[in-house]
Amino acid sequence: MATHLCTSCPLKSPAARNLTDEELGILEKNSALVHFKKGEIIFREDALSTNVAYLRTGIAKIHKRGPAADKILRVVKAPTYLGIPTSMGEKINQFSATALVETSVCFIDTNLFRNFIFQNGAFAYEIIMELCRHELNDYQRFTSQSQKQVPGIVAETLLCFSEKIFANTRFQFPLTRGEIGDLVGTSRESVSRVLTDLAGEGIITYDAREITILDPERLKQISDKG
Amino acid sequence: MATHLCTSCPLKSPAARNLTDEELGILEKNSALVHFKKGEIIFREDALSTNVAYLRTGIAKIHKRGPAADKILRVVKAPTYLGIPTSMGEKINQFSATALVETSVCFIDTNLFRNFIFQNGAFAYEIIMELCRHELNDYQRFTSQSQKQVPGIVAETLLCFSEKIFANTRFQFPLTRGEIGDLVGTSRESVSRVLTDLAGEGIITYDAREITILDPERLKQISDKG
DNA sequence: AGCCGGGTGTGATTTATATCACACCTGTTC
DNA sequence: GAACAGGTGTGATATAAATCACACCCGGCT
Repeated sequence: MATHLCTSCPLKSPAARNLTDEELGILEKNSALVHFKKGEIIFREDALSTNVAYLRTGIAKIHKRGPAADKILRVVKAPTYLGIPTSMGEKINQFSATALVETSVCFIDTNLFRNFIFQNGAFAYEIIMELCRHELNDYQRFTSQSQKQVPGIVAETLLCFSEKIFANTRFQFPLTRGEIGDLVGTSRESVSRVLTDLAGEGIITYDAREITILDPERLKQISDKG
Repeated sequence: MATHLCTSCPLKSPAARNLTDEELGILEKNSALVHFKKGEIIFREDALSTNVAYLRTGIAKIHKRGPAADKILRVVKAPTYLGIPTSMGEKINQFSATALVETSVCFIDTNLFRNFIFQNGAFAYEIIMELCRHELNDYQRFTSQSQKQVPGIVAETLLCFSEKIFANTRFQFPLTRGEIGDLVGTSRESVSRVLTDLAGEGIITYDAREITILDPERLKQISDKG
């Protein structure tokens, strides 16, 4: 277990900021800070879950085996919890999490995490708020995904990464074309085609993973129109 | 406001069972029990939310306007909370809830609900567990939906209603063909065709809304195969 | 160097499903 | 009882996107 100090950690979760010094001391003794390289699995579907994972730095994907391929359920950036439903709800993990870039994660004993919820209302409240935000985001995305056609969803996804994750019109896209397909529910080839079309229209430019959004307005139009 | 007694209510939520008599007394004064007929809206997307809704009896759909049509996000049966994310997370509702059968709902003041989370760890814990269960269910469904083709998802949906909601192989389906389409992300006509095909193969029979599953095994096969 | 695997772009073809069009049936309303 | 609205089944057609097929590029490896 890496030596680490929860008490003075500047990257505490909003929930953990509500813990008392005593509670933070206990947390420190019952958690582990682990680093992951790009592509490494943080926790795996079907494995026994004994910890809640807190993504302290970096970006990760949450994904699940589907009948045909992997489905990417969410792409998240720190700070966020990764596995509350999978750790609290079931004995075995219902989905996997994989680092998309260099990442650091705190693993917290599930029983301790549960104790904090019972003991500390402000902690519990923050956890609930995070779960609620995720649900609203998911519903938004899944509604779009089931009704828009491919150019629309890809446009929405590009905008979402640009705005929510990178806060920049130029960024290193952390997913391959195939993974974008797994995320939005389409094929690798279709993603490729949409991207070249968008570049052809002068709405974006890209060089492999490096994407620049030139015309956010028109990208938004394509996203809205479906 | 209907006269009602939370303290002695036999249909309290698992979370509310953890409230003290004093808390239940406060709940009683700050909540309202309302009955809805089939088709009536329980709360509406874009409206200001000031209450958390608890579905006490009945079945409801949770749905959201999409770019093309309504998307049905979940169909739930009592007992369950309906609008935690939409009430807690945002000032205005991000989705609607509509009664699918005769239904009774308790509306609880959001501030009071928040206080209970802060005050009562066991209450908060149950709320978290409910949110987690929903997330796992949703992920399962959305994974299937984005990878299976229409016969597969319809089969999965029939099985799900039969097992999870009605616990019976014969039941009154609470959705129209068009709504099934909105739920699984397909068109009214495609749902119709799948249903007649399934009936043709002797896997189900139906008369309008009344559905009987004759061969759950083969239905499961179709669901799994996609 | 040569080879490999993983990721990519793009044309040709196929296919599932949406869409359009229509008929029918039911309960409700005037 | 006629007219109507909402829900339904089903054929014909159109179409978006999957699939198949190939060539390309790049970084690591022996």
